[in-house]
Formats: sequence, structure tokens, C-alpha cells
Amino acid sequence: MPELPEVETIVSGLNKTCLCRKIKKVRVSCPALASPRGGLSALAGDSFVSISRHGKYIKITTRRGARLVVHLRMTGQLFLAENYQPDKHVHIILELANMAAKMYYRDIRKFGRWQIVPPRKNFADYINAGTDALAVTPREFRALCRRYADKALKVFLLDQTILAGVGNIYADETAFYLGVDPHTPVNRLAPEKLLKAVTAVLRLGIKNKGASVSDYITSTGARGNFQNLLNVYKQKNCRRCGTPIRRVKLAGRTTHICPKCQK
DNA sequence: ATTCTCACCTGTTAGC
DNA sequence: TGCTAACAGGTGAGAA
Repeated sequence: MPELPEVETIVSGLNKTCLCRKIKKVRVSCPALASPRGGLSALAGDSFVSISRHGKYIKITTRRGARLVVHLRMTGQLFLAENYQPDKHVHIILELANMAAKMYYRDIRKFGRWQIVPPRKNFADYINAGTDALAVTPREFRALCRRYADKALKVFLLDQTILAGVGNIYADETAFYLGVDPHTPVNRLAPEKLLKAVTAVLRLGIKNKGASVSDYITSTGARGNFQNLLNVYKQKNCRRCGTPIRRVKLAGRTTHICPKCQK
């Protein structure tokens, strides 16, 4: 799924290619993806001047001052391609000036959202999320650990209002990195170690351009590499010790644990 | 207030 | 083999 490292990879890719290019044409074939409905037509003639990220949310600002929040949810893909034949899952196409490639939004399950932020609101008000997992300070992180001391590690990591960006893949991999069971309460872990683990796992994901475990692809349509380095997530056996991975439900998600490496 | 459940979708996999 | 049911997991809304 697109989590922080996947979204970071897409955002940094788009920043290299499509900033400040005039949007010649906007085609939306699934109006329900946009809010307000039909709001994306206002992008015609405008251009993106800033593309950034908060957690898994993509934040876009245009030359005319419009703000856009794009969320890929489960199966959203945002990429640039030349000579691409859109299939039935492509729902938004942006044609950019002086560029052979077009921008495509493809989303099999149509869970994703393109939202126009109302003029009076800022991004932070609009996005219901805590501090970005790679922007949190050690001091702030310690406070979060104290406040949510009783929560299970995985529940803590997955809650976007506490810390933004970690999803199922990186939560399981973080617990593995720490060598602990994801049911472990936060107050049983040293905040410094926990933050170091989250940071290390997310950065490794970014370094490898994200994990293409299902539909995720980069902004050029390429697959990531991190799926080849996962230790427990969707693994049959632990990559480190070969022990069969135990699958349990935690926080409503399939959770992968190596019974030998994680106590 | 906090925590849980469901709805949103469709492709893939498991099981009969 | 062919069909159906369960599953995949991010978010927001509504219920408990």
C-alpha cells in the first residue's frame, strides 16, 4: 500500500518533472473521486508550483493559489507516461504543456481522493493527521509515548492522528526491527529506540523507492524495490532466521510476527 | 472521550 | 474445473 516512503518517492519524482507546467486539459472519468465534485476542472490553465507530503497525504499548491490534497489510499497510482493506453481504472488525466507525457491517476478500488481545500482553511486544518513520522522531534516523540503509553505498539504506529505516515507494512517491519511483539505497550519501549526504529525503517523504504507489494508504482510507472527486503510483512518465513511467520489480527489488520526474532 | 465497526471498491486467493 | 466467499488495508463516519 502507498505509505510514507511510497508517497515520498512519488512526490520527489513529480517534483523533478511537472512543476510549473501549464495544465492544458483535465479529464475526470470518475467524478466521485474529487471533492467537491467537478472541482478539478478549475485546474485547467493553472499549474502546480509546489508538491509536498504530510504522512501519506500529497499536498499540492497551484500558481493561482488553489490547494489540493491527494490521497492514494489502497490502490491509487499517480504517474507520468508517454504513449500510455489508459485502461478502465484510469480516472483522472492531466495534460501538461511542453511535455509528451501526461499525468495519470489510476485506482482499481477507487478509494483514493482528490480534494480541493476550501480557501479559508489551511492544509493542517484540512488533513486530520498528527506530525509527520519523519519530521517529529525527539522531544515531541517522547511526549507522544507518554500520552499513549498504554497503547499497543502497532496501534500507536498505525494511528495517523498520533503520527502520520506509517501503515501496515512499515508497522510490522518496525516491530521486527525492534525485535518486539507488536502487541507490546508503548511504555515498555524506550522512546529513543522506538523513534530510531521508525526512522530507520521508513528511510530504508525511501532509499529503495517503496514497496511494490500490490499496486504501488513510482511516478514513472516503475516498481519499487523494498518488497524484496521485507523481513516479515507478507513473508512465509522470516528473512533473518527462516522461522515460519505467524499471522494474527491486530488493530483490524493482518499482522506478521517472527516468533523467534520478536519476543 | 475513546474505541470499535462498517462502508467505500475490485481483483486475487482460498475453499468447497 | 468452476463457483462463491473471504480477504487485501486506509480513512472517515457513525455507533457503542
